[in-house]
This record gives sequence, structure tokens and C-alpha cells, in this order.
Amino acid sequence: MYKPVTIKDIANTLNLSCSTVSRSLRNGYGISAQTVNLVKEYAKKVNYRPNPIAVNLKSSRSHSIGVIVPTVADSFFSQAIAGIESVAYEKGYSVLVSQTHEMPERELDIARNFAQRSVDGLLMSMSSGTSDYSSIKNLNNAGLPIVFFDRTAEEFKTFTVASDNFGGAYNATEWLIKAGRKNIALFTNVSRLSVTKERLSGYKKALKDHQIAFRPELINTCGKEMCDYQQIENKIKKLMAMENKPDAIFITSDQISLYCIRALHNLKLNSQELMIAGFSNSDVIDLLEPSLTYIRQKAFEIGQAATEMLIKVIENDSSVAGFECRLLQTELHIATQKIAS
Amino acid sequence: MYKPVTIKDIANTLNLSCSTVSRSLRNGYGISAQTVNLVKEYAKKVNYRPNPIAVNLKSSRSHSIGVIVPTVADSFFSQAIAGIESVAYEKGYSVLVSQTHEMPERELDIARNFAQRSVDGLLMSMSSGTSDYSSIKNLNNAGLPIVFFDRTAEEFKTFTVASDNFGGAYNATEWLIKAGRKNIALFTNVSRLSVTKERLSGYKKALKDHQIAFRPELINTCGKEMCDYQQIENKIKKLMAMENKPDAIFITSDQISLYCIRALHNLKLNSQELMIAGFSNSDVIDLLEPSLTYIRQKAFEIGQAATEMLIKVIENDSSVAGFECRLLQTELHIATQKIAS
DNA sequence: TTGAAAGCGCTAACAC
DNA sequence: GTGTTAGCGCTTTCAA
Repeated sequence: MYKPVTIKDIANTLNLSCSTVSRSLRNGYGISAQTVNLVKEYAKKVNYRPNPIAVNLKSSRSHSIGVIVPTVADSFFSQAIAGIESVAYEKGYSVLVSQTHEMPERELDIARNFAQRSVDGLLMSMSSGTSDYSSIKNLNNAGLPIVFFDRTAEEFKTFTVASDNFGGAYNATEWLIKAGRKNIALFTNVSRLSVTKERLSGYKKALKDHQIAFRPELINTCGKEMCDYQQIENKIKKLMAMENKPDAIFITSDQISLYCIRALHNLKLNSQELMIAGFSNSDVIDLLEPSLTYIRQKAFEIGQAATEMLIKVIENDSSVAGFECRLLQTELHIATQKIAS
Repeated sequence: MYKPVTIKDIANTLNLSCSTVSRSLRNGYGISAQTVNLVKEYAKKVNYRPNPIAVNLKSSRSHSIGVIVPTVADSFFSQAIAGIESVAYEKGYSVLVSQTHEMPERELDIARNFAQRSVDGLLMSMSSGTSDYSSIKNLNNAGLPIVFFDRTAEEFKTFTVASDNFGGAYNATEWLIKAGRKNIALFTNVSRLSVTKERLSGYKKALKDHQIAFRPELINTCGKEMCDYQQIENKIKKLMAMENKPDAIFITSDQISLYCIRALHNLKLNSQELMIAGFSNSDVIDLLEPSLTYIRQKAFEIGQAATEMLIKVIENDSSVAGFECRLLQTELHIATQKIAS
């Protein structure tokens, strides 16, 4: 087994006691400068590093944070995790990652497991299935700091970092309207999610501000069951068979945006017939055919901000006065028009 | 602070000693069935879970594995991590993830940090900058199990899981040849990487088997410095200005594949003029314009296989006789021809 | 200025 | 059958 140098090893070699070595290495309080130097130099020489597990056991602090996301294999989440990891690394924290696959039981199981491993805090993006937050809330009340990012939990107020989903949706919808579209269908994720609600509000507000009637029959909610490509294609076919059929689609989810593009592609519908706008963090979205006007979230920055916030909470657990909620702006990218009109 | 139930709590409540409780909870060896039941039931009732940190300290086993990758925000790696996490979760291991950003110093630092945290093993995909494996090798020799995935380290033989890069490259190149292309340029990552070498070999072999001369002037190595889009575009421009210019490009890297597509798109080169084939694990690659014939790696499965292998090594550290090396087949996806010829 | 000892939660060798 | 004890590596009183 891998067997690093311990404080005891140093103490033996230098003919000192463990406590002297320990104190020399930490603050050096009450130890002669000579001894401190001796110890420090020797420690550096043998590349001594304190065993974090032992430190944890004493302090109940592990210098690690747990990240709980629906899935890692997703452009938004992988970018966010990259941001999380960057800040964590810089500040000396390890990052534990686990996926819920949108299952509430797993989510809770993972959170408990992380808590047991003495993570110092949790970064969570809620699974779409979760409706009962009480257990998570219990962990939080028991002293485990939690920061929600992207998919926040309205039901219990704590620290959050997310995109301005309302604004992003509003702007994109307005853009469709200004492009002359009046019958804008909506594709959306389960309505339980905070992001879904906010984006839906943005869409409705934009319609209202432009005196366009909201038509419930144009709303398509996916993912109550597993949301797959075929489901989306069918819904689009059905929409296009309507009497008063839509001339545009607004999509509130990354995954569904890609499915829609694929469906339009397969159904040979061009942007002229059916203009599309939606959220996406894919890094090649601008090369897709048909082209999408897309709202991009600052995923990396959201990860960074959430991590900074969490570490701040962890490191001065005194000031749990007000809950900070950061909102990052989204970016609207207009699709280049490739269709000759 | 979050304060879970300890063995001591149970012992006190039940008027037993710690060791009795401990043994009841583990094997129950030498304890009356009655006591075992009593303890187990009470433990379940209060939702007792052993403190993993304390267990680790005793056993130097943490039931966690470290994953070291260049970056998380990449389709191949995020898919692989999803696979890793799935298997790990199922087998009760936690997953620590850290990114090297292709920097050897970071890689080593992360590996050491993980080792200190008593991860039970490491899953690594080497950074492109690494040329000296001795420190990693030391960790491994000191008893830390390591499985390499995707980007393996030829210099030291251990357990590996990777794609059949040679075969994938061979097939793709051959496909270009059969499509009538004779001047096939190559875009490739730094030549230090195992995957690069293997893919290059596949390319060369295919040329040779079809009696096409290898033309060194068509080889473009990127990423000695940071590889960015502009670099790729410039190289393509330069290629297309050649007298005997290429009629196809074969690309050995996911990232560069995307850059090439973007460049052809911007330079308005279509597949007829310049046919492209390359590695990619993007899930929307088939919707990109111009279209790419792509080799897809079984990223998720590679992650799974590597994790299974690692856990097997961890759990019977006796049999370190032969090093297992798994090779997963790649899938060749032919671009649908959209150009009227 | 330094050392001895206890304890974080758990396990295992050794008593009883 | 069950309890006592020591120890994993480290920190932190308390004594010297």
C-alpha cells in the first residue's frame, strides 16, 4: 500500500514528540524558531503532507465538496462542473460528483452519502422528479451548507446561483415576435422545475407585452415520462397538422432544443416555415441545420460562482443571516438566416 | 454541524460496549443472535451509518476512486465520467473528479492529493503535456491501483481500457479512399499521446494498403501550443492553397473535428471539394453542416469498463499477475451525402 | 519550550 | 458472549 510520511515518522527521526512536530507545522506557537525551522525543513525534504482523513476525523472538515447533478453527460452540466472544479482546486477543495438521473430517491441517497463522508458542503441542481425537499432541508438544517445552482428549489430558501431564465426566455420570445411570428408554440420540461417555470413566465410575459394571445394548445410539456426524440417528433407533427398551426417554436430546455432541431431536420421543415429559438449550451449549436436562435447560459461561470459562494459559507459559518441569490445574465445568439426568402 | 449517530451512541443507549455493537453490525461473529438483532434493529431505527472517515482511518480504504481527466467539459470525457459514476455508484464507491487542463504538474499534484485522501484507486486519462511518468509510476508501485482509460501511458504497463484507435482510424481512412479520395490530409493532436500515435498508424496503414503514398506535407499537428480555432482555419487555408491540394481531411481528435467543420463552414468549402472524416463523440455531430463521417468511441462503456476493472483490482489486490488491457471497438458513421454531384 | 496523554469513530486482539 | 484496550494520524489540552 501507498504509505506516506506521518508526523510520527518525523518526530522519531528528529527525536521530538508528535505534538511538537504538529505545532511546528501549524502555527509554531510556543515552539522555538529553531525547532520550527528544523521541522519545517525536514518535512519539506521528505515531502510531508498531513493525512487529510486523520485531519477530518478530528475536525469533521474534509475540504471536499459534493456535487449532485442529474447527469454529467450534458453540455450545461459538464461546463458547470468544469467551473466548479476550477474554483475548488484553486481553493484546495476536492470535488465529489454524483448523478441522480432525475431520481429523487437517488438524490437523497447521494446527499446522505456525501454528508456521511463529511463533505463540507453540497452543490445541487435538483432532479426533475423531486417534489419533497424535506429530507434535503433536514440535512441543511443539521448544518450542512448547500448551494443550489441552475435548478433551484423554491420550496426552501437558501443560497442559489442561476441564470436569469425569465429574461432569457423573454428576450428570445420577443425576438421571434419581432421576426414576425405570432403563433409561437412552446416545448418545455416538467413544470416542477424552477427553470421551467421561470422560462414559461418569460415567454408568457413577452406574448402579453406584444398583445399576442396565449394559446394553451401550443404548449407541449415533455419529460413527465422519459423524454425521448420520438416523442418530440410526434408532437411537432401533430402541431403542424393543426388548422391554426404555429410558425415558430420556443424551447425551454437544452435537450429538447437538440431534439427539435433533429425533428425539423428529419421532417424537412425549414426556419422559414417554423422558426425556432431555445436554450442551449452546446458548443456547436451554431453549426446545426436548421439553425437555432439560442439562449446560452454562462454555465462555467455559474459553476464558479456557486462554488465561491459555497466555500464562503463553509469558511465563515457564522453569517447565515441573509441568503444570497445570484442571477447571471444569459446571452441571446441570433441564428444567421440561411434561407433565401 | 451535521452530527450523525455513532457506534458509541448506540452502545450507550443499549448498555453495551462499542465493540459488541461494532461486531454485531459487521459479521456478528461470537455475538448472540439476540444481541445482534437488538443492535441491528436499533441501528436501523436511528438510521445509523458508519462514519466512512473513521473507517478509512483504520483501514486505509475509503471506498472512493479518483478520476483525473484533461477536462470535464468535453463530450467524450463527460460521457466517460457518466459511465464511471454509474458503476461506482452501483458498487458503493464515491467518485472524485479533477481536471488537469493538460498540465503535467497539475496532474501529479492531483494524483498525490487523491492518494493522500486515500482513494482506493485512480482512473486516469493522461494530459497531453505529460512525458515523465515516473512519479505516477511511483504512486502505483507504492500500491495505489491505477487504470488508464482512453489516453494510456505506453511507458508503463498497467491496466488500460481504450478504443481500438488503430482500427477506427484505418476504417475511416479507407472509407475516404474508397470514396475516391487520394490526397488525404491529416489533422492530429500532439504526437505524444497514445491515441494520436495509434490513429496515425491506422491512417498510414490504410494508405499503404491502398498504394497511396504518404505525404508528410499533408500532416498537421496541433496543440503543441494551445490549439484554437484560428490555428486550424489558417492551416486549412494553407493546405487549400497548395499546388497538389488535398481532397479530404482525416482528423484524429474530437476537438479538432469540430474546429475543422467550423472552418469548412466559414470558408464555404463543401464536402465535395474537401471530404472530412474524424473522431467525434458529440451527440449532434450528424446535424452539423458540412457533414462529417465520424468515428464514435464507446465513451460511456469505456468509463464503465475501466471502473469495473479498477474495482476488481482494488478488491483482490492479490492477483497483480498480468495487466489486463481492454480494447473497445469504435463505430464508423458515414455522412449522408447532401451535395448533388 | 517541549512532551505526555486523551480523543475524533471505528476495529480487532485479547481478556474475562 | 461480551467488555477492555490499543491504535489508525492528527490536534489539543495540560504538565513538566
